[in-house]
Amino acid sequence: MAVLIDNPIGSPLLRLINERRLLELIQQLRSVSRAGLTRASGMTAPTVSKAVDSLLKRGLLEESDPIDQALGRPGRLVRLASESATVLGVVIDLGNCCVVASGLDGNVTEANTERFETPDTYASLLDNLEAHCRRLMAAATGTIRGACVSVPGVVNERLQEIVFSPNLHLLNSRNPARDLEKRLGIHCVLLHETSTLCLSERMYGNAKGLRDFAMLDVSTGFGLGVMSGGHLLSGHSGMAGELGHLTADPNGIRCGCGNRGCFETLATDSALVRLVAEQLGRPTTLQEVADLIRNRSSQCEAAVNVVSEYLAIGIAAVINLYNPTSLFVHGKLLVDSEDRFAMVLERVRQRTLTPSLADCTIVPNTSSKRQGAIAGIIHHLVNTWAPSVR
Amino acid sequence: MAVLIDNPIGSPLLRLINERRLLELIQQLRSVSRAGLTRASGMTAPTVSKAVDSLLKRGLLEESDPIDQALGRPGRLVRLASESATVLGVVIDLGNCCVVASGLDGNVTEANTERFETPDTYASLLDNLEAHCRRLMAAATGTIRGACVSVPGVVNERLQEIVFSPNLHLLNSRNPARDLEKRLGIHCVLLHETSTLCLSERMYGNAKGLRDFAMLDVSTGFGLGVMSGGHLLSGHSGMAGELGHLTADPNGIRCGCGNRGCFETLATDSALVRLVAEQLGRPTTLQEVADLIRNRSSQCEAAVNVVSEYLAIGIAAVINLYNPTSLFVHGKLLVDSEDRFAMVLERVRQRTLTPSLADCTIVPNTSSKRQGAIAGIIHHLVNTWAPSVR
DNA sequence: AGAGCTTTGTAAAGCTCGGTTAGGATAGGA
DNA sequence: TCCTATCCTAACCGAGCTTTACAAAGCTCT
Repeated sequence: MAVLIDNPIGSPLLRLINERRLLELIQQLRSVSRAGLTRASGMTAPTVSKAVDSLLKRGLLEESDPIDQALGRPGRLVRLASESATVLGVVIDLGNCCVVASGLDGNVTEANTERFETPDTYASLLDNLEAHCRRLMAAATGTIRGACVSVPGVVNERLQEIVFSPNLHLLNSRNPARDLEKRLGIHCVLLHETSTLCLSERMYGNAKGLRDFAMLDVSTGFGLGVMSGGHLLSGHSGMAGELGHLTADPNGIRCGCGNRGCFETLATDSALVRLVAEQLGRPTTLQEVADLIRNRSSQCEAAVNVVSEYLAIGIAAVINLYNPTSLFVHGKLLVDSEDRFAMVLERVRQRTLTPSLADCTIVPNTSSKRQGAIAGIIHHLVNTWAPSVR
Repeated sequence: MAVLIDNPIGSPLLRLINERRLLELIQQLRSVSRAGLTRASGMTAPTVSKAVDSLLKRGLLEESDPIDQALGRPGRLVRLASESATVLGVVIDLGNCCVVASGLDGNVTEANTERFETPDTYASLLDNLEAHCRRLMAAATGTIRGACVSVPGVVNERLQEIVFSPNLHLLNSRNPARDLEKRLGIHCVLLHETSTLCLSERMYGNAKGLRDFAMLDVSTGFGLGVMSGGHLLSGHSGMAGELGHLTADPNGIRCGCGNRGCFETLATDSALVRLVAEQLGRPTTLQEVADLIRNRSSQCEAAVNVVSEYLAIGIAAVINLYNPTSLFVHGKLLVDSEDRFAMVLERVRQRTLTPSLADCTIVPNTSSKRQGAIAGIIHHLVNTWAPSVR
């Protein structure tokens, strides 16, 4: 009868919970005085004061310039540590990888970003990542608190392992976070790229304060990240949201996962390129297809219709399945142009339960994976440090 | 910049959190002494003692018979209040409705159940529900703490409204929980039946302690309830999990929701009956189809294959989408018989990502909706009373 | 320059809660 | 009767939040 619970709850935990709440508030308010936090959090002034002191001592906050004009005594502003603490974001992707360093404020700049071409072997990838990370770590002003590795494919976040990555085979069964952790001696966490994009959108983007939203990437693969009830939907192993390998056409072509007719083979930019290539009878490129579509070539009309239909079904599925308040869709061919996306949305309207659709605003969107990786490590640090109450 | 938070956190909240944890433990351990709770919870003995006293005073617990044989002083057992508190469960369903009264222990018996045929009009339904509820309330030994109404269809749990119910049209746009609340003067909450089944399975069934599992009902409709991270997956309006109206065949027949080729029209017992009827060229019944299948009649082989295929796709979808550790499937024709279900599972194996499937055990299952409704109200009471830490 | 106003931040006392310690209560067995 | 094992709680302590009170810091007006 072992129903043991891990963390007995005492007063110290209460403090942690409150400090975490303050951290999350400061994340939203950027730079704020103790008095401002008092108003925003509903806690009392002394509580806030002591908690802020504690957070300052822990190096999670910094004093910032008290440029404040108003009546009364000017407040001493605090912000998330941007100089005294540093986190790394690692993005492994098709074609290019990048590594970025930032403070806890998540301020990502080109100056703090290093890019390189994705190598052919995993060993070489690791070497590159290590080298670039070390350079950024050497240049960092603050202590390194950890890194997040953002990858495409199917990711087992519980085991911290990439199950398989149809477009980036060198990642199959690999564990870059643990490998980097060994090499660099800092905490590393592996997250699916759509998970990181969700976190980023919630911390820094258009999903601030939203508790239920989703992020759909239909460029090369068909990736989905879902934030539900203010928490990342993970399932038992962090593989929840694998819509890409759901059967859309039982008789469709074979997918990299072994199944037939997966959304990934029917509703992405890559799928559209493949269909147009079949129509043309020769290989083609995303750029060429984009041009053909822009010129309203009849050679791709059928393909556009097919992919639009399946994309609409996919979007409808997300809305019906997760009932989000916002859905961010990230893609090129069918999402970038306003009228083509409107066409897709028209089909979505026919495929979605009205009430779920009424809840939901669909936004074409491109957020940065760099920013996502940073959001990922910050989320991980906060989450493992203190629980939240719900 | 109003980022106000509802409940400031102080010492009283800490107490609530701990009392809630104890409540949930007692729910699992049925009848347990303070010392047993101390061991199971990790809290200290005095803390447990004080919390139990508080719960006793609030009427959420009762002393129970100290039948305990062991070394040392026998403990004084406590259990969830079964005599001093009463909750009602209301199940509205196709054909029959029932109302059941129970203590907080969730002990559902035939003696405390009242059944009646589902009337033709909503007004008559309400009258019936009110009458039966009043009878049970009059007979109840404890104070009434609330009721949960369990319904099929698409339910907006945020607005507490049934959006539409394809098989029970009299519920469309209705709000039986609020209506009953007005008539009976007790707290009522409306939940989708699969939500209640999830809760029931977690509290009393085979999902005790599981944090990620799902409940799929493929009898008349195609209903899904998901428990993710220990919380019911709700989305913004509690409509998450609406797999039933997801497009499985873009050219399929029209569904009650207006869309074409929904799972609900392809992967349920009702769908199988419809297909067999088409094959026979005349109307038929579930019973007749069951007999035909048992006799391995060739007249339904094709239909069984089609529905099995779509059911497999649906099950695969649930596993890929929510990555549960267990999936409970509730149905008649394809689930009840071991070999037919094995056939479906074989197809699921071909449709599911291996790692997600490896995480998941699929269990054919029939849990009681009565028990679900009781679980629903108890969950609601606990949940609105005290938060949990995560 | 100084009084007055306004807002900020914190020190001190008090309350609540969980933890610690210690001791009484209740059973069976020697 | 005494001992052992276990259960339960009273009394006190420390952590953390709240209330109260007050000092600090800037602005405006005289």
